Amino acid sequence: MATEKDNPGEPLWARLERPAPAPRQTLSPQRVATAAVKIADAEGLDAVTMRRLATELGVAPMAPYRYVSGKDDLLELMVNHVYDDLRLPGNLGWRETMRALALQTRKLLLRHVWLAQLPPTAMLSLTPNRMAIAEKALSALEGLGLDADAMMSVFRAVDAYVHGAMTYEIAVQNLMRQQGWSDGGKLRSELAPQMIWHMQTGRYPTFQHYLSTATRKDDARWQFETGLDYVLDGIVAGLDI
Amino acid sequence: MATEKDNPGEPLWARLERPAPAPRQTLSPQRVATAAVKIADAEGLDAVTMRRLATELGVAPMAPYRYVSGKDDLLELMVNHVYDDLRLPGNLGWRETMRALALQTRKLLLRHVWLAQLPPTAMLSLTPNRMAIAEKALSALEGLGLDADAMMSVFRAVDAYVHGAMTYEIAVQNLMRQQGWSDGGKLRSELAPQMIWHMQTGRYPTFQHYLSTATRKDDARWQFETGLDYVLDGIVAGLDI
DNA sequence: CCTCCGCTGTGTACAACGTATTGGTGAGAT
DNA sequence: ATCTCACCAATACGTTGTACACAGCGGAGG
Repeated sequence: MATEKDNPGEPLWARLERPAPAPRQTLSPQRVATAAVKIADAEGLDAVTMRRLATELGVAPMAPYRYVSGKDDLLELMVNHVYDDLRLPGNLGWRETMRALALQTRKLLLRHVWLAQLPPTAMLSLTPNRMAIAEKALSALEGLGLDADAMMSVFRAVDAYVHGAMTYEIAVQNLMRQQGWSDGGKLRSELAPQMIWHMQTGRYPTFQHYLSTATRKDDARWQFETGLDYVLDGIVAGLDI
Repeated sequence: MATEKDNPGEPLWARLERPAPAPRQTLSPQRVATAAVKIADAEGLDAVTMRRLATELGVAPMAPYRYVSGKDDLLELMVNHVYDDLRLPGNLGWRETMRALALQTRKLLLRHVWLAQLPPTAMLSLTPNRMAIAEKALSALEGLGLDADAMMSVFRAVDAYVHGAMTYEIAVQNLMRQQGWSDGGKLRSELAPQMIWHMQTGRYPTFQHYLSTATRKDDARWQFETGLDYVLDGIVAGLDI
């Protein structure tokens, strides 16, 4: 009866780090994670149900609980799993490293849009792969004469911008996909009954002016990089580096 | 089942046993919204279930559906309701307006921490009060010689940073509260078994250095404003305004 | 060889959720 | 006085996360 359940405080990762208990099992954290990610990628996060996951793995509904203590654990495992694909190039200056961090994160979130729908606890859980990325990014900020607080402020500013921007970008993308529109122009002109209605009230002249004269409304990448450059330029200006 | 009304000899007591006659028009979108917000503020977003809401309103479980078409609608209603408290001062320069937008949003999210846990669709839904804020913020960017795309890029950069930063800040705060620690120092030194474990691996020297030498780890406001200044400075630098 | 033990996956069960549906009741229009 | 319909009640269904007890089987000790 001395299972890991007796030590609830022990983090998931501690368990995973210990040598694999038995090479004979049909299930493994790896298999659980890949199956869950596959479901989420294909059908969205809502489709990731413990039962659905078990079905995907060809086991009984309760079987995955041997490897994850609950759904929260599962989400953390999924996050860690996909962040394994995010690799930061080394040997770059701090700015290029931060830029790469941002662009790579964007790519990852676009490949796994469900990452932007996670409950915040799972979103910023301290999984090994995420820790490794943070470590690498922080270390690129050493040797610039910054104190620890300043270094972290840089990392966090970039990270905050990226997540905020991607939450928005992905929400718009989801909205479009869910409505069956693939093209952004149609989105703006025909989509949101919401938006139409708001505009008809005539209460938002500046907004309306934007809608009718802007030319990069659909260039998500330009929008992302423009904002990112603001952040990076501001770091240069604020810290004189 | 025939009602008691069909039985003329029904004693008074029988009728009194039944739930109070209930005056008509007990519900309204306003009452629904305030009740839901009250629950979320007091017990977190998870406590906001349709049944709980109905109980709070003293009404049958399905009653609120007369005013909101489902739970998504309810969340939108809640968002709009609390954003009514966010007022942007007019007659300020663009930078002070953006700054006020950020600080006021932070205050709002700290007062209603569940705002940071909303599913993204509800988070950026186009509710009237949110539209009004966007309109006001955008109009503060007019007359600077910016085209529509640039104006929107400024607004979105600030907004993205704010939401990303607050997601993080609130997640940390939730973590602390949920563990019963009120003080940040304890948090870092004793909290997350996760963090402890990660540090014990010795794989994150830069991170560890931060933890041991930083002095503003608990100064959430400083962190927020520092990052915000990066963004604003970067806008100045990037757009030359 | 047999026997026991502990890890692994199974089966069943339950409470809580969102919400479809149907029914009764009273306020205002006719 | 009657009709009508907005309002709320009552009940029920399907799905979810997960607690709990049990079965099969591989390797250690005799």
